[in-house]
Amino acid sequence: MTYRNTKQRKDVYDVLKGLDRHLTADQVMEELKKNDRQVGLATVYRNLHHLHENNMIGKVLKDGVALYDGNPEPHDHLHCRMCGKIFDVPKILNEENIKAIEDEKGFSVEEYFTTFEGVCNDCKK
Amino acid sequence: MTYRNTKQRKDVYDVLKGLDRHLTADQVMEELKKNDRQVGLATVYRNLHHLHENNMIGKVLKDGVALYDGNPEPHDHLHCRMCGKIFDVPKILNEENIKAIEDEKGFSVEEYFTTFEGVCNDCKK
DNA sequence: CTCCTTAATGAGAACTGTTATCATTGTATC
DNA sequence: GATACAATGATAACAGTTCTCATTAAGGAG
Repeated sequence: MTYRNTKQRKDVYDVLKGLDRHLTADQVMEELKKNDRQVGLATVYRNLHHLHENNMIGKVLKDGVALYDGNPEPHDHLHCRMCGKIFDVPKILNEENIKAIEDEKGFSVEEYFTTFEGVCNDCKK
Repeated sequence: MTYRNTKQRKDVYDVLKGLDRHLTADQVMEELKKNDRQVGLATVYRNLHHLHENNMIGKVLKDGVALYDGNPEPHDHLHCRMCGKIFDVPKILNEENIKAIEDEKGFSVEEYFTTFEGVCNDCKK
């Protein structure tokens, strides 16, 4: 037995699974309070870390601040500079792109991330 | 007249131009001391920000920490998880890739960044 | 069901990287 | 050389995150 399924961990996980957004640790705290779940800040951080480590949730860094989402599948991100929202998009690079880098540089790629910065459709209106 | 060419700014700039590495603000400080240049920490931060803002130097975020390099041209990064080094590589995505995203999502791309995480050639030996 | 080990928690202190404050300095223009 | 104000240095403040440590409670063993 290694991990324990605590109600706090489940509460944190449920928040992310229940929302289709990218949340900071603070925003997860807010949601927990909104749902009358009492979880300490350190515990929220610990569980976000734990869940991400175990591929249960996704994580992005925006300006050095961690954002978590309920989708652990690899995907790219569009970041709107007007409204700050982050949109998920399918990975744009494929196996061949990666193989090219690996062959050319002798670098073993384990993961790769692409982020697009710009203005989303809504904000252009 | 808007900006002034101070010796501190030049010192910070020269450090980055003189080294082919990605440095944190602290590492820039170290280099300055090594070269007997006296520049305050806040000034280092201000100048790194200023130089980047004016496209004089490049900037990457690694785990939320800013790294600066002397090359302001857009390029992608390989990050070795063994030695921590960051290697520059040419942008892998091209105009067509970007246009596809823009057309499909109605998102105007201003900048885009790709980072490859893995193990570099040296560390595999 | 009770006992026991230890993973996990809560509260707050500590830490890290960065930015803000503010009096002082020095660069560039007149 | 006088002047204006951008830039500096020292330090306080800040934000996000991690650490500490005493306490709690999962969940496996008996």
